[in-house]
Amino acid sequence: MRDGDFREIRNLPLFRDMEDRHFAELMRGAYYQGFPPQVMLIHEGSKADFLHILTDGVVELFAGCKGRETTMAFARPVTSFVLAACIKDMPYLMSARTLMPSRVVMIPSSDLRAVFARDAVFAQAIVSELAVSYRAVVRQAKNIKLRTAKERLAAFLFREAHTGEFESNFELPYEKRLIASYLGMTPESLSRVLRQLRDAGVTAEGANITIHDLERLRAVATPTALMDGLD
Amino acid sequence: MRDGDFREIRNLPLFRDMEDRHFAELMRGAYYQGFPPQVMLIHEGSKADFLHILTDGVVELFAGCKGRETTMAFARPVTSFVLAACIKDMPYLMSARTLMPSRVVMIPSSDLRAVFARDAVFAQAIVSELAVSYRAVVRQAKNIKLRTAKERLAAFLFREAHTGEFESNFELPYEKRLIASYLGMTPESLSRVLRQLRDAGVTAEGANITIHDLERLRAVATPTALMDGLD
DNA sequence: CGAGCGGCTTGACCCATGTCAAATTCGCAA
DNA sequence: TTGCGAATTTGACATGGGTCAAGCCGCTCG
Repeated sequence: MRDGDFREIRNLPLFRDMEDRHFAELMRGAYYQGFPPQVMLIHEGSKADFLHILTDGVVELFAGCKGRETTMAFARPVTSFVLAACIKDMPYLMSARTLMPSRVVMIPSSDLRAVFARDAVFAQAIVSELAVSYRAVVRQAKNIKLRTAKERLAAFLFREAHTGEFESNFELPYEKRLIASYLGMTPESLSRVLRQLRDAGVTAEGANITIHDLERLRAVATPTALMDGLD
Repeated sequence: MRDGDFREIRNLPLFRDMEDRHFAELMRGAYYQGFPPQVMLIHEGSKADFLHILTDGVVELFAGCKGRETTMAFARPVTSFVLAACIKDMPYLMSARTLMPSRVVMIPSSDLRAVFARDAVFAQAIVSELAVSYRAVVRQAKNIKLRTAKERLAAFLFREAHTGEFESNFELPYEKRLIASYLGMTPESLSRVLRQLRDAGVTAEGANITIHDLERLRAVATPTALMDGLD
């Protein structure tokens, strides 16, 4: 593992405050690997052997059942994922695959649990991480149950436009078919709903989105901190 | 607070292993109250002032937006709820109301955070609790996104029948309209879908459900550990 | 530069669910 | 037991969104 990566990970909220020797212990057993796109990193249902930390690229978290498949979340650097499964030593609930060339640190979950049991500060950081993840999933569940497809897309675009400062013009960060799946609709529906949003002041040219009238979009999306807040 | 309740709470996984004086500290500031049915305990969006622990009764966790409303979960004794919000000191994401006469221990979240910061064992218990909650919500999100209304109901009945030993005859634990909302459908749909399940070997008389052919129900629900598992 | 493979869009159609309204049943209190 | 209000069921109907199929666009790779 290169030194720069090391520091980047060390600075994650999850690891920032833990003891040096404990961090070293985690890194000692860790693997650091690069992957091309479309590589399965995790199969849902398998034992949670590794905590994954994405340092570069993009990873899709998804789940399937009886031929159907839906994307549950996207992971962007620098983030850990599948923490809950690792801590509880239970099977992964979601699968993961790279969407772009990606680099991933893989920490054996047995090491994770061992250090977690001894390092109180680390345990606190894990609490924080889990609480945030929990709230994110609750928000997503609320989204799906309370909003229509049109509202979900509008809210999604509203959020994307507010990455950092508000940008009225931006590129969709993922393929539309994946965004559609994430938002709980088909690609065809996404296409049609996006079209409908024209009279909410949104135009799309390929992956390029322009928001001409933020207030009209807001009126459709009615974003709320409780469903869209970033915490 | 009576002694019996004290012990009951003390035996929760969340508190079982923490230090006596820390537990005492939590209980010192706690309120213990009984409520009639239909009382709002928590309004989503408000500050997370108290960790709630249900010792008797039933509580509905629900969320609303623009006139719509959906039930997110049911809490049964003995359980804590809204832990994530309390730990992160962020607004509640869900509202809560009693469905039956209920008794609730309310621990000021500031006390919770104070003890959490000092008691490593408590922090570990919180991790465990959060991880389990997280996985529960993920499972629910998968349910809603991957299954049809009919499958969701079938899986729900399948799970209810497996509370403890398998029971082919049991009572629905909540009003149908709430189950419908929990499963992401209208009461009318629930009624019709339940009717459809007759040829999967399920009959209903009021709240009383009888499963005549478990295998046929299983075929409709296709329950999986990853979506229905209890962990 | 051209072929071919995805991904995206569009149209036509359909189906699962939602909506609205009217019985009907249930739970409970007088 | 009776009677009321709420919950549930049922029917008729509407519609959001899915499905299927065709065409288009924009890549990449030979």
